[in-house]
Amino acid sequence: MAIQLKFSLPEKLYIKDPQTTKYGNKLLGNSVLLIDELGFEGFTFKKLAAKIDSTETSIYRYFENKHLLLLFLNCWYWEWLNYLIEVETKNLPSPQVRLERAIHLIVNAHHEFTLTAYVDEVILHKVVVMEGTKSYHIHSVDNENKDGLFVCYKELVERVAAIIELVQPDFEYPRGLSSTLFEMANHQLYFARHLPRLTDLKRKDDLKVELEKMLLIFAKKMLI
Amino acid sequence: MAIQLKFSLPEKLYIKDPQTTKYGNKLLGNSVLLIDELGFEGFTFKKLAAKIDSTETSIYRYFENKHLLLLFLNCWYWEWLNYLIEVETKNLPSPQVRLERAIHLIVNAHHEFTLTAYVDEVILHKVVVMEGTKSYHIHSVDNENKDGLFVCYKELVERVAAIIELVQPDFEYPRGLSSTLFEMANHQLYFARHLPRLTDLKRKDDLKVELEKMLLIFAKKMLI
DNA sequence: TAAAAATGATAGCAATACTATTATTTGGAA
DNA sequence: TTCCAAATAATAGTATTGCTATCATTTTTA
Repeated sequence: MAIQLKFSLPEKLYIKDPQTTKYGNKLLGNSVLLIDELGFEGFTFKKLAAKIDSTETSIYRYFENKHLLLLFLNCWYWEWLNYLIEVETKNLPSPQVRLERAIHLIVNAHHEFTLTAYVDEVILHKVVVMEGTKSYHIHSVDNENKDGLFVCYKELVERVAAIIELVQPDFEYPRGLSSTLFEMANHQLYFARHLPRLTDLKRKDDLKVELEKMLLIFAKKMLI
Repeated sequence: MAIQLKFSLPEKLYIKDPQTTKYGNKLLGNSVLLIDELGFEGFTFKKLAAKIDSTETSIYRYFENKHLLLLFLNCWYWEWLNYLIEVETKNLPSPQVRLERAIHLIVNAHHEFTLTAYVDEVILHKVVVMEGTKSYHIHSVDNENKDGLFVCYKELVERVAAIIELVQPDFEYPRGLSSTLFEMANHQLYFARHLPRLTDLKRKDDLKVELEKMLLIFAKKMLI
């Protein structure tokens, strides 16, 4: 039996925590599938309700609106990745190796680890790459930030920034490099898939290998 | 009398080119203001119509929907920046200096140059930073890409990639570095303004100076 | 086994994202 | 100058979205 991970996500993200109920699990799993299928703009609670044989009303008992659901999915992903980076880098010998491992996980975690029984992490990753930035590019950022809705991403970025600081204590931009690695991982992948002239990565089987190599080179050169 | 720039933007972006009419100019200028004020999600053609004392119907004669209007604004900004980088780097002595100038323009163009008489370029830049990624993170990317709607961004990225290749001909990731510089410029600025734990840049008067310095260091280190 | 909690069913409403039709204005060419 | 064509306005209408409210039913759990 697999371990079920339940994350403590910011309370204001949801009305009722979907991780705690069967219905909630179904809601989450299917929302990932449906957002992937329709795109976030085409996705509605009504369509999700139809997909899980339920009603809009019931979904509104979990989330105030679809934006917060998207942010929930992102936070979830960030928490999971943060947890993985923590346990997977803990006992590694040097900061350099830990950074390498972290970069490997940023690119590959969704293929190598399981989040839960009810969410397809490969598709969740697709959604994060495709729709992720929309979860924090919103008019109400400042208010939502006050409510702590972005701590998950901050902590994730800070975890890798901490490793970067160990690699090179006098480096001026540990957070900037860390957030850039996360953003690059998503954008370069997105570009390779959809707007290939914006990247040098080629869309083939080993795209992930190439991406990891690219991020590694960027990080290494920055920390020379 | 200032020179009025009119750009050739992809035809499928609009139904009728708003650059060619007085009404269109008013539409563009006010859409920038209103998107900045309400955020892209809160922005509607009805509200824009009210603001310019017109009707929804009239706006729909220029743009199929608000997504294409946002993309138009981005394309416009990209074309303008591309043009500026071209003329401003043309006669510079070395590739290094040209790259430095390009980075300076990515960060500062909107404060130093004028786009047109009817658009506030500082606010346009705010909109690009805040809402820009939404214009190419859409379910219909592949179709829109076929229609050539993203050429402006591609050409802009390629212009800087070409300079990068001159600086270091055997560098593996000219496009990747170029697109990353553009994306970083926006994201790090956005983070400094709204999610400061994600960056090392401090929110103060000389934020732009700091950002330029950061991008310069990144680029330099990559091309050692 | 009764109370409480969760979900479903139904209804409704204001706003959004359009389209269609018919006036009216306005800018240019004859 | 006037008349034509193009552009814009006015009005109306429709399906969908993004909710909220109420009440009935099912499921949990104490």
